Amino acid sequence: MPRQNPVMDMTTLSALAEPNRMRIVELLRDGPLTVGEIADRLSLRQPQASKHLKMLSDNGIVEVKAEANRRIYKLRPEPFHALESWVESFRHVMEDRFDNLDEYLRKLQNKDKSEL
Amino acid sequence: MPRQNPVMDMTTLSALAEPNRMRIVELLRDGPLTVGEIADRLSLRQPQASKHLKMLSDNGIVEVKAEANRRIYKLRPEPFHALESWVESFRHVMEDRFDNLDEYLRKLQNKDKSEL
DNA sequence: GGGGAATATTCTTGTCAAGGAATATTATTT
DNA sequence: AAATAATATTCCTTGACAAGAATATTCCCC
Repeated sequence: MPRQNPVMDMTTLSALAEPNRMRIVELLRDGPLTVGEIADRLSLRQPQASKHLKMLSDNGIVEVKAEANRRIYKLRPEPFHALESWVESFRHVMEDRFDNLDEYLRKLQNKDKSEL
Repeated sequence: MPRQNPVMDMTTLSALAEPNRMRIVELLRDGPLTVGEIADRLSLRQPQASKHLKMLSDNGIVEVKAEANRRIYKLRPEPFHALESWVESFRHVMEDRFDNLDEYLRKLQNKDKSEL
């Protein structure tokens, strides 16, 4: 039974594809932090930090724990697992062997399209 | 000598964070294809396919080989390597052990900020 | 319970990028 | 060298979204 190739969740990627959110994620890699800490260390205004964190949270990239006045944000493992298996499905690309599949497909394309 | 954590290239991610481009990349996972083939299989109009491919090409995700009239696009290994090591740097997150770093940092944050 | 700290939300504005349509370019075939 | 096929480019419009500024909310402490 052939395992079908993983399809990457778009929301995860678009959440990461914003410079400040990426910085937040890379900052949280070293451990959980409060909103204030994050804003401070990245020189963000508090509202923008909150907004980015909300988006990261909505997309399951981070989770919050309320601690009195503060909210402590930390990374969730799932999206990274997903990303890992997605990248893994490109192993053959990384190892640069399309074998002769390349040539093979090229020939195929030169044939009459009518049978596709 | 501590290896610093990898920083993900933003251009790679934003190139991937667009649904149709992601579909193209996942299609090319199975091997190189011409523009026409890509447009056909994904039900894209040819100009949009070309435009997305140009962006993927500008960001080093694909490379082109001219073959007479056709252009054959295929994935480049580098961005996937980069993505792989980036994800790898979140190993500890994936394995869900922030150990007691969590608690530790929490206490740290409750201290006076003046010394930070 | 009032003041202040930490965080969230709302509204507005400007920018950027994707799609559509049309057209330009390059190569091929007769 | 025309006609056609494959691909690239340009222009325009529209929608999404990030930043800024202001304000709302929640919680703690005296």
